[in-house]
Amino acid sequence: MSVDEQRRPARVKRLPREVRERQILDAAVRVFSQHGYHNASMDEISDVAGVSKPMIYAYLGHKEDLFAACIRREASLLMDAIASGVRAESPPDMQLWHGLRAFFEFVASQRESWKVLHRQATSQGGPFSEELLAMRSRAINLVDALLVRSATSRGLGETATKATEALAAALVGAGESLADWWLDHPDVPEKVVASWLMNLVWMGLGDLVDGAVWTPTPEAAPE
Amino acid sequence: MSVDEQRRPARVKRLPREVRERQILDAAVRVFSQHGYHNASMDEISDVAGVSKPMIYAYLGHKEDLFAACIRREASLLMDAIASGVRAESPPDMQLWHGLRAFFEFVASQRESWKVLHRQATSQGGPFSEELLAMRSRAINLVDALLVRSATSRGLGETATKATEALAAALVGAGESLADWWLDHPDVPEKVVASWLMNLVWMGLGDLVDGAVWTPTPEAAPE
DNA sequence: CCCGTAGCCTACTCGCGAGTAGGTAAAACG
DNA sequence: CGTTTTACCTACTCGCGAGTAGGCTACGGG
Repeated sequence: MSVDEQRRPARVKRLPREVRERQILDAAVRVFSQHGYHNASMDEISDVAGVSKPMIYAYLGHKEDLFAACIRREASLLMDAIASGVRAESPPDMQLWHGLRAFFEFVASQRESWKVLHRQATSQGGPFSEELLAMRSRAINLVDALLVRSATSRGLGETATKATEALAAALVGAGESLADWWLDHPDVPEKVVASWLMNLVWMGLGDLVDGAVWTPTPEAAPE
Repeated sequence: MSVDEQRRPARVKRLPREVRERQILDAAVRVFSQHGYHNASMDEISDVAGVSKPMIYAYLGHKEDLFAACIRREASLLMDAIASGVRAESPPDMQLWHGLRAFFEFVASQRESWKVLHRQATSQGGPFSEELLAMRSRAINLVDALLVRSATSRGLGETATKATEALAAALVGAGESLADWWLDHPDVPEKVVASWLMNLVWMGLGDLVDGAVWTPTPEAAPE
């Protein structure tokens, strides 16, 4: 084989635009998750994607647009994963349990995705922080609605909106923090981590230090 | 008064180095909290501090060093505030309660400080993320030790280290997330927000949706 | 087979901001 | 009062990386 043929071709094989966009997004998620928005370079994303920078600009726009597209895609995947895990007709503790399970399963299998979504969660300004806030608001609203339904179905007057919203924000924060902790302790099984969080937020520490434990109620379909 | 005298003097009044350092740090905390590390400029910090850039470089070092110094100072203030609120001889629920109170009081009174500490919590690399991680680890260890003491004082075998450490991480995350929520809802009294978090993590949602509520035990010194 | 379209590239510009060269001068000391 | 020390400044350099000018060519359709 001649020297010329041994080199990477000067041009890559042509692909339909949507296929190439997906490849670029895959590369961008990887680089943004490793380095964060500011420290990631368009040159590096280009290298990882295997296309030139003008291609990226033509298809996905400027760096901010590219990052927003990443957030949008990964947030959608996460919300889909959670929504597919929860059944509306289950008791509230089991709904929360399944939501947490789906969340931690997503974190385990989509670590880069999670890093992009969460690492930039408190980043300053720009369209991507709005995307992240929107995603987080959806998560908080999901939990808020669950708490309100739980409280009203037990015959209690509707709890103040702010209280359940605040509790939902705290719960989402606990989940995020525990997910980060878990990435540093991957030896702990996913179900165990989800169970710890469930026990904390459902049972509470008061009951936990007394030795009481929450466990999932058996369901018809074994897991 | 002539035009020249109306202008800001070309040189500011000389001050001892330590006084000037404090002024520079105050300015830096403000600018970093508003814009984040990358979007904050040394020019803007210089403007806010009222000294030239060479002064900042001479006293605090490069941008990263300056930011690390900010984190170190604000983290120390936060940990001092929490440590001063907690009494080791109190029952564990009251220790946690006082720690949360001190934390939210700090957030309320030092909003810029909190933003610098928390906004950059997931930033990529560099000395400042190590400072933040160290601070966060101290907070997690504080809660972890409380949980371990609680469990062992109730006659239970020492809970697995990982479980309490994971729960502590979740609790710290819940506190951070709730603090951010509260900055957007400043009309809610500090004591109420602390009480909501206390109820979530001590009582648990299971008891809360049943209408049970945790309240602080009365103490000798009224608050 | 030729032409047009869309996928794709290299080499380069330009603006931004961290950081510094080269100096001034206020204040303290002898 | 002169000298020294330390606080302080303006004007500037330089590197980096986002983004683009100007073009090539693979492939499909007529």
